[in-house]
Amino acid sequence: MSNLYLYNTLSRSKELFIPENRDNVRLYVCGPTVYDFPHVGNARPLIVFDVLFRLLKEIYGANKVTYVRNITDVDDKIIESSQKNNISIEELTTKVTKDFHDDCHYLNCLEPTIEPKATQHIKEMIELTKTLIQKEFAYIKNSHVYFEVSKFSSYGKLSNKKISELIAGARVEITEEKKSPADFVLWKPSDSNEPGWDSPWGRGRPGWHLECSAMSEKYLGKEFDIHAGGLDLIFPHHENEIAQSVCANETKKLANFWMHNGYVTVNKDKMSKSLNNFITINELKKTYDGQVIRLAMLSSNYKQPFDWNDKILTDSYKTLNKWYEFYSDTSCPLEENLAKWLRDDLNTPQYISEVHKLYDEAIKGSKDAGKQLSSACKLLGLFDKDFNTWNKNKINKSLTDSEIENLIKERNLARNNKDFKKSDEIRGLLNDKGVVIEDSQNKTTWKYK
RNA sequence: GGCCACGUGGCGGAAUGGUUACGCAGAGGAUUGCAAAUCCUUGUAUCCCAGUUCGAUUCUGGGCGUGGCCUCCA
Repeated sequence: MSNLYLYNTLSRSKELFIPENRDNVRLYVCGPTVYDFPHVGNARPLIVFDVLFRLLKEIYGANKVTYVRNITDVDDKIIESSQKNNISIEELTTKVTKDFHDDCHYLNCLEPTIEPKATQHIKEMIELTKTLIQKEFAYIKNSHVYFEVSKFSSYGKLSNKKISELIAGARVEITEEKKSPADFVLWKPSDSNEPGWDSPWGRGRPGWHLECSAMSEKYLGKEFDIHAGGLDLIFPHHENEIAQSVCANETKKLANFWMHNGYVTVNKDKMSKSLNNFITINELKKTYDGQVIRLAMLSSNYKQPFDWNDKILTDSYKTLNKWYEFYSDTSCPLEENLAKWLRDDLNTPQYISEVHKLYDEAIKGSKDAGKQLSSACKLLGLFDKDFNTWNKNKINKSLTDSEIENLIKERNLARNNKDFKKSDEIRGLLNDKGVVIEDSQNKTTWKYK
């Protein structure tokens, strides 16, 4: 009954998920290349696969899931960015990695089990390259090592591409050294001012795809359960990873399931650095609690495009504000008709709609529904702060609690004297400071907007 | 050109071979000094055409439209 179904890019269909080993469910997600501030588009896989991680832990047990998310800290974009900004590579990668971790924390993402850095696995990458050369899947040319795509008959299976068409497309970088334009680099030489490591092919650095193959193998083995990332990684990154790993290890596959999240768009354009339409995660911190971003992003299916706009944020904020009334420190097991939706390929929109229904019951007095609501939110990674923290962190407070309460007393005095002009003034003043007043029969309560 | 995804009310967004969730916004009412919050009631949608079917928004085919990938990208 508690089957988990996930959409698999390999088969382009929803499949029943069965881990190879229930005691160690293995998930690999491609992490960031640390060359620039993470933006909202980068937040989506973080949030989506964090929910997957939480769900897997819920199903198989908290200690039965290994979640690996790498940090790519050697890459041409990093070299470029360090030169452009005139700071050292180490300084840059350290800073951006810290920014990234801050953002993860802000978004209430659980830490992955292991977070390997590419620069600390150069040895493994060199070994992998050696193996590929030895098995004649790769060749050396002018200090470069290339993977020979035509040697791998399954190449293109994930992205549904034919090698012949790739070449015909002529959008592939033409290099004289390559036997075929479709071949990709495993190892490339470094100039003296570029980061490099000694290798049998001279001082150089790894190609991007190689990094993930080496690190996933080290921590998850030659074959594992789920490999995930953004839609844009399907080709060539994941395709190339499969080629490298499967050929080197002589296995049938790299991962059983390949999952890909859709883009975050702005006015239907993909949010990206090149279009200059991006919003960094950092700049949201001033305005919104991370939970708001989380709920907003989970309000649509992870595979669909998510169009970024203010309305969805204010809606999500209002919703959380309502739901927070039923925050509870303790959790209870979720009812099946709620939990089943997450197990249906992370159908968070439907799941969230069920939480709305729980709210309706809870507000009518059902204690049980309130507890379900709180637990349901926690499984999505919401409710990381208790009610008081949430209420007080909402906005920049210019009034202290006692000032607010004194103003309310003053206002109620005016109301009793039917001085409604004054009482409305006070209410307006409080409203301007972000404090909302609610009069009930014999008591006035307040909260931040 | 090849491949892929998508087209549901004012907006966002699920599901489903037969009654079209859920949220926001809107309308009417209760309550209130007026509000807010809450409660009750409520209108509005499945891109077009054909096929299969007793019945299609759902399945099949065609069309139109939007976006993506084919180069680095979450």
